[in-house]
Amino acid sequence: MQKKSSATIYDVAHRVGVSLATVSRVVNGNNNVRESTKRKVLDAIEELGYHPNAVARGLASKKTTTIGVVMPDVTDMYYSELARGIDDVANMYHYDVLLTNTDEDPVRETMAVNNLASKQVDGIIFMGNELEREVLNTIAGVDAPVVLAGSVDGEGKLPSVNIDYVEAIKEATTTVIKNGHDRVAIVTGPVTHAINSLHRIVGYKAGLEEMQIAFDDTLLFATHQDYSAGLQVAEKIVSAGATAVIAYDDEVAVGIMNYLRDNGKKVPEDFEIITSNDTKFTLVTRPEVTSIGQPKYDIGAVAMRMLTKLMNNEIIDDTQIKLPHTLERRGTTRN
Amino acid sequence: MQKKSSATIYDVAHRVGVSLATVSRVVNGNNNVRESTKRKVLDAIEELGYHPNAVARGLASKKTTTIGVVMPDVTDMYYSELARGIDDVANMYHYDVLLTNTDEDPVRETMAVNNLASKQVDGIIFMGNELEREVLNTIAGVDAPVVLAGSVDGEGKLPSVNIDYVEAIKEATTTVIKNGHDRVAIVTGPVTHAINSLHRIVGYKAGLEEMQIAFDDTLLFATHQDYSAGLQVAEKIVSAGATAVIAYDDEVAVGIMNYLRDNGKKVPEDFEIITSNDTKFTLVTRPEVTSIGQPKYDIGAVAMRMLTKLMNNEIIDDTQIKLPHTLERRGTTRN
DNA sequence: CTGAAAGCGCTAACAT
DNA sequence: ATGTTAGCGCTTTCAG
Repeated sequence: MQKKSSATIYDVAHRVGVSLATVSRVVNGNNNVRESTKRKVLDAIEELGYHPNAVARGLASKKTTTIGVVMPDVTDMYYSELARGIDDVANMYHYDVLLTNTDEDPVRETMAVNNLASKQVDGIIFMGNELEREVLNTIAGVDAPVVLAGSVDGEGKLPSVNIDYVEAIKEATTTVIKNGHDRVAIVTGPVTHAINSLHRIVGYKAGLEEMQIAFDDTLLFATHQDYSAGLQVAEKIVSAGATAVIAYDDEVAVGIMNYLRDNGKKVPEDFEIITSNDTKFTLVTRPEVTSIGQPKYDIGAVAMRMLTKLMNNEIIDDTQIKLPHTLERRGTTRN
Repeated sequence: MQKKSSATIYDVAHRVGVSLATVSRVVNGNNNVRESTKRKVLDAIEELGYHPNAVARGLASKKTTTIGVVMPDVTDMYYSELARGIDDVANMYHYDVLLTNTDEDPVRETMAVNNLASKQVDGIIFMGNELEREVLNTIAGVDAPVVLAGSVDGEGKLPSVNIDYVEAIKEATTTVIKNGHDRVAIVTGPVTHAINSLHRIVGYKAGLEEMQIAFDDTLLFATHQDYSAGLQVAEKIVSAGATAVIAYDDEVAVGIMNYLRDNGKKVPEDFEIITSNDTKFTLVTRPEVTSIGQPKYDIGAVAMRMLTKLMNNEIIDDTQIKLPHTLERRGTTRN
């Protein structure tokens, strides 16, 4: 299997006895080529094993057919499912995906965006809720459309695809209250993130208000986004006298549940739990975890679809898309 | 925030009154530039907001500082953890990652490899155990180094990073046999994949032989790689009279466990389970699942490190790397 | 230490 | 329907 330094467009043009332009035309499906010469060109391409050089093409056409995806962490189920939705529709439209993990570090986020820009990506999908001023600025300065997926910016200006977090959390909150709980805790990420302060906590308060329960900030908890964080925060939640919790992350929720059960509490009899992301984690435990249902794959897919339109300069009626959510009632709530 | 069509190297050269070559030198850290002119160039770059165009650079230098990663599915925990290891060391060496999901479809795998080649990636990390003749051929024909991560080809010729599957499965098998089981089932993927026929099943048989238990092919099962497959195969495993199982995938293992427990069997008292990938799924269930411990992140990281050497034409002593594995004894085995 | 010049492989007017 | 001609923005000898 020899690694032949591949043929160029010049080689095939030369072989057939036509110009570069003609070869370029058949390669790009331009119909202004006589059928017979098209055949000859195709044959030559076959024989020479010619494969167009996408880099050269990108330089000449100023389109790379590559998009960038910036995300917190591929190993996070929630984001990886969005990524899969993105990737599938990207391929559908013949885009490749340049992937970057940031761990939600603003420094790495800005570096990632700048780097993608220098690689001349045609567009960017951004995931992550840090979105500091600096990140927003560099996004604004990039000469390629950007859409947020499963993420919100404080100002709500960037094109984005999400669910209605306020409404979803409100429903979760009222659900456990209706099940008889009056001390329901909520655990989110840092309140410095818009998605927590401006959406989740707002929804939580709205739920309390609707059920006429007074807000108590000792029932507010902020954690990292992993299993051990759940294990750790659980004790504090219990100490605060809560008998139900709304969690923003499934690993955290499962951590809380396992802590409770390992410490003799019965779920859902003694304590109810609703989580937010409906990943596989919620199905694998016993009991299965009640969760807000998010169309994760679709959020990614719709975001990518929107990006294709933006890259194509199409007019878009609504750039702030909210996809429908559900409440998947399972074993960690009584109803 | 205006989308200024960015400055080129020509603009900064012109502004400073030097040649393109000089600007190129300072941008690329070539020391053959007088300190004073270097300063001037840097200032101009700053003022003009110049960012090198990586596409143009790629065309001229024939290096894109981009590698391709071909994987079955980002949402699969096992592979996404490898991907994270890959991405981290890729960034360390200033490579970007072009990611493609294949669902282990050979057609998509060959397309992915060809596509990456046309994008002129400097190297490729390939994950997935299908590796049909056709895929192998196109890999061989690509003008860029390729290394397998967490995957084996039948011939064992390609550079790769794995654990010793034979040994790992053998240990798992003898472990449950020592715990008193003489009918232990094994569930793998399709036997048409080398990793199953040439590694896992071989290890299983070696374990049986060591413990002087006769091989019984009614105890061999092949499934898809997901939770519901585990739920489904569990019944058959029980019918076959097995009292222990070695599973190749954590979701499958958890599916088996949940089926058993939902049907009144006690794990590990009545039935023992050992799984293979040690993903988060094994920690989240009750009981936690005993698993072969794989250094997943490291497999990805080491594969990527090896790829950097290959891309750099460095000599590599051993291209068939086997990283150490462990047995993480948890709640689904008695010992 | 710096510049000139020739591409890298392809696309995209503009002609014909 | 096909060819000519400029580049795209940068790297890289080769001179000096």
